[in-house]
Amino acid sequence: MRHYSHPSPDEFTLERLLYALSDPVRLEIVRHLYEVPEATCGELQGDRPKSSVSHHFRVLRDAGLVCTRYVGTTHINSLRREDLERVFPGLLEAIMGAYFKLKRERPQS
Amino acid sequence: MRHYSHPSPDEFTLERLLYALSDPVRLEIVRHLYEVPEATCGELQGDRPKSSVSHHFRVLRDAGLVCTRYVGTTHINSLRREDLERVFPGLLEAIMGAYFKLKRERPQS
DNA sequence: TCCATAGTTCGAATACCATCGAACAAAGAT
DNA sequence: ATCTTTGTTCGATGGTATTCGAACTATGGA
Repeated sequence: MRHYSHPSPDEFTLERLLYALSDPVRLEIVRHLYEVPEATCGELQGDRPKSSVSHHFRVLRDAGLVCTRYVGTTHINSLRREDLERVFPGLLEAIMGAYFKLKRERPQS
Repeated sequence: MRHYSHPSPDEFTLERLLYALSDPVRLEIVRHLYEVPEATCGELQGDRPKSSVSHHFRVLRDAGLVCTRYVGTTHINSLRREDLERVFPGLLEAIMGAYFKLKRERPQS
């Protein structure tokens, strides 16, 4: 449990980032983190088992999207906005913009 | 072989698009189509077997990224730029921009 | 008509991914 | 010390992707 591996920006790849965001659960996690500065895993859990959520967070961390730090027993997650912006300028904003737009236009799905 | 199924813009999903572009082969195909108006499957084949390339094109078509039409015995592909821009404004440009940027900054990979 | 070209479809093998329960680890509270 | 909370790791399962060869289709040319 000790330390997470957070890749350095020069290890980011576009493919890995796009793959990480191609899953609805992870996209929704990132959407949430896009709107609040940080959140624990539990807040983003929905009704899924913890092991599933933990898996998705690992994928997001490995892609460089999310940074996790320890505070007591909870793990606090936030987007790596600056690193992402430096490596992929405008990309996160474009993806989230598209996500919000579709959410508005297709409420039921 | 008759007709392809090209989804209509209101069937596009962000997840499917991101997934389609999370594969290096498909990302490179789209990069190529981003720089030329259109190309046949053969031009984008590399040294892969035809059935593999055909599979990747199907994924790209299903995601709404690529449109294929018949001309004689060849199938000509192009990006669905306008449809994509309407559904996901700025997204394709941001992704391709990131792709070109990394290509410049990391020539060997 | 027969052959070559361009690409699709099928089937099988392999590999990968998501999901879940169960066991585990670390920190805080009692 | 023990118990609770939070989340990770492990192992198994089921589903889905990728890859390839082989058979097929449609068109154009000799």
